[in-house]
Amino acid sequence: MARKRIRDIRNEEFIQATIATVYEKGYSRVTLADIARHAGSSAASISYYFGSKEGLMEATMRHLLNQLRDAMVAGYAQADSPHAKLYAVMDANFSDELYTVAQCSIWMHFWANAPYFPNLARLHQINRSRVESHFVAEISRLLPDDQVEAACQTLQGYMDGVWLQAAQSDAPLNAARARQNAHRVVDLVISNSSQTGPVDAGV
Amino acid sequence: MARKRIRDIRNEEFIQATIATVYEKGYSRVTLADIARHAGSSAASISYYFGSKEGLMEATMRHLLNQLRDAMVAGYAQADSPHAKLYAVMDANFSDELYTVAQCSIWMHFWANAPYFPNLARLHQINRSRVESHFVAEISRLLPDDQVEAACQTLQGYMDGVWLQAAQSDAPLNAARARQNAHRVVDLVISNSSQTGPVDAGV
DNA sequence: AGCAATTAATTGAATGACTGTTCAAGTTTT
DNA sequence: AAAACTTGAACAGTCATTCAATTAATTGCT
Repeated sequence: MARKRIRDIRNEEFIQATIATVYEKGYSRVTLADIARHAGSSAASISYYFGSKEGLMEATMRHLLNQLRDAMVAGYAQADSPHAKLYAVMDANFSDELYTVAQCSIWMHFWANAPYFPNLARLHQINRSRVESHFVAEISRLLPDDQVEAACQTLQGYMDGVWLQAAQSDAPLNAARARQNAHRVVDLVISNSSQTGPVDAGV
Repeated sequence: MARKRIRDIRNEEFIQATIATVYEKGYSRVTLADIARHAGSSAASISYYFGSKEGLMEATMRHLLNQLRDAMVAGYAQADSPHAKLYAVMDANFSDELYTVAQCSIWMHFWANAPYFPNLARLHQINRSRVESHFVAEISRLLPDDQVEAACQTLQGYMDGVWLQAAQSDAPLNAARARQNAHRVVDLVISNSSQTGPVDAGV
C-alpha cells in the first residue's frame, strides 16, 4: 500500500501538471520538459512513471473521463425523476471542478486527438455512449418517440458546444450560471411535450 | 494578373492538401513533408509560398472561415422570414461541401489550436460573433426576450456539437439528414413560442 | 514573332534546433 | 541492504527552414 502511495501521488501531480501545461501551450506544442517544469520535476521522471509521452497523455485523458463519469453517476443516482436526472447530467458537466477554462481546453485537445489513438478513441466512445443512453432513457419518458433523437442530440450538442466556447474564453467561467442556463435548455427542450399532451398517458 | 494566377492555384492546392493531411495525421503530428506528398510537391515549396508551417496553417484556417462565412451569408440573404433564416444558417453549416468528416475534423483541430495564434483567435471570434448576432436577431422575433439567450446558445451549441461528433465518425456523413435534423431542432426550439402566445402581439 | 534577359518556381541536400527516451550515477525511502 | 526514486547528460531521430542550383515562365526589345 505504502509502496503504491508515492506512485499514485506522483501520477496525480503529473496529470495535473499536464492539464495545466496543455492548456498553456496547446497539445501540439507541449513538451515533457514543459510539463516537468510545471510539476517541479524532470522529463526523465515522467518517462519513469508513464513510460512515454503518449502514456502520460492517455493517463491524463483516462483521468478526465473517470472524473466526468463519476460526477455524472453520482448526480444521476440521487435524482429521482426523469426531469431531475437530466438536470443532474447537466450539473455534472458544469460542476465547479469540471467547468473551468483549462479543463474545457484540454477536453478540446483530446477530442481533436483521440481519433489517432485507438484506445483513447475507444474510451471516448464508451463515455459518449453512456451519456447518450442516459439521455435517451430519460427523454423517452418525456417526449414522443419521434422527437427523442432530436432532443437528445440537442442536449448533447449543447453540452459540447458550451465547453467548446468555454475553451476559448479568456475570462474565468461562471459554473453556477452555466448550470442555470443548462436547466433552461432542458426545460426548453422537454417543455415541448405539453404540445402533444402527456406522453405517459399515451399508448 | 497572370503572375498571380499560378500563386493562387498553388495556394489552393496546398490548402486542400493541408485539410486532407491534417485529417489523416492530426494537427499535432502532421509534417510539411506529409502535406507536400499529398500535394505532389516538396516541403521546400510550401516554405516558399507560405513562409512557414504556421503561415500555411493560418492560411488554411482563413480559408475555412471564409468558406463558412460565404455559405452562411449566401443562404441568409435568400431567406425571407426569421424561421427561414434560421434554417439557412443551419443549411450552410450542414451543406454538402462543409459537412464532411475531414472538414469537421480540421475544424476541431483549429478550434483547439486557435487560442495559441492571436490573429486566428481574433478571426475565430469575429466569425462566432457574426453567427450569434444573426441568431439573436431572428430568435428575438420568435421568442420572448427571456428565452432568447438560451435558445440562441442551444442552436449554436447544437451546430458545434454535431460537428464535434462528425469529426469522430469513421463512416461518411449524410449532410441531407443532418440538415433535416437541424431543422427539427430549430422547430423544437422556436415552437416553444406557441406556449406563451404570439410574441409579436405582446408589449 | 522571335529572341535574349529577367523573374518566378522548384527541389535535393545541408543545416541547426528541438525533443522523447535511455542510462548511469547518485539520493531517498523502506 | 535493498528497492524505489530522481535527474543531468548523452543519444538518436525528426523536422522546419535555408540555400544553391536548375528549370520554367514572362517580359521587353527589335
